[in-house]
Amino acid sequence: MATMTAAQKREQARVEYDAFLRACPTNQLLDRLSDKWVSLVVAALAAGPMRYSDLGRKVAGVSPKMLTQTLRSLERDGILTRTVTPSVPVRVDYELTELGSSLAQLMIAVKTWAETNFDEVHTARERYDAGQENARATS
Amino acid sequence: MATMTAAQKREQARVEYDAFLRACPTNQLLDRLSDKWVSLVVAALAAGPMRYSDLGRKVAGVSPKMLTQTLRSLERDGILTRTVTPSVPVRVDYELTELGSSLAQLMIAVKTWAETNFDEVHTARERYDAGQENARATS
DNA sequence: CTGGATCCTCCTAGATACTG
DNA sequence: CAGTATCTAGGAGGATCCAG
Repeated sequence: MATMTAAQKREQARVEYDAFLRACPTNQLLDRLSDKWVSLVVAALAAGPMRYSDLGRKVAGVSPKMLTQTLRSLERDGILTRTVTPSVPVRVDYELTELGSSLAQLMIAVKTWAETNFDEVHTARERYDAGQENARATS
Repeated sequence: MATMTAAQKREQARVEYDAFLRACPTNQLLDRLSDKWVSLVVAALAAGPMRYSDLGRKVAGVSPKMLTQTLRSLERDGILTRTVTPSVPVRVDYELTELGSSLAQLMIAVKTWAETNFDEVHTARERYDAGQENARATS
């Protein structure tokens, strides 16, 4: 039993930590917001309402599964609305809510930052990589 | 051979798609930016320079491995600088660059959005979950 | 103190196939 | 058209030990 103490302590700490994180609102949303597909979908919908398959094409690379999963979570969070039109081939439209639009502004800002500063980041990377090579050669 | 055609087509499409993504600057940065630890570290450093262990405590929940990994990638991208002071216990300080500071503004904006709109999101979630329950009961 | 290296374990994205 | 169900490989990330 004495040998279990350390492991037990760690396990308990982990559980408590998880509980702490779950209780932290910012962390909950930050996790959701830092999802790759979330930002892409929200950015895509910023241009206007879209159908499921339109999104699938516009987002490019997303599997049906991830697209559905992302859309469901965003709908749940009140970021977008899902409208089913029961025509002959079913038609489903997705549209940002007002809340979603405000979020889209942020996403676009991030996207713009990425586009604006890509050159600088790229240069920094090459400089860093060159430095690493030198360091390896010198050692 | 004819039976391979479909698989080959798919494989080729995948490779081309990968190449496309790699060539897309925005996507490259978006992946990096949507990393959980990146946003937390950048937000933490927005308050000012910090030592390695300070960051470990402030970020809370990050393992040494992930902290180092995150810091290296951010250093490589020119988001922050790493300064080693060769004293008796080594001391390493991390500080945002100008580029990093501009990014931090965005991160803080997102964080602020999350804090501001958490109630609304939370309400939307409960409404959605209640609707799901009803749907299940009715079916 | 600040990591590097290694192993190992989940988790989940994505491919595939099927349905209303 | 708009999903759902199932399976699996790969990688992210934690634990642990070691070094400068």
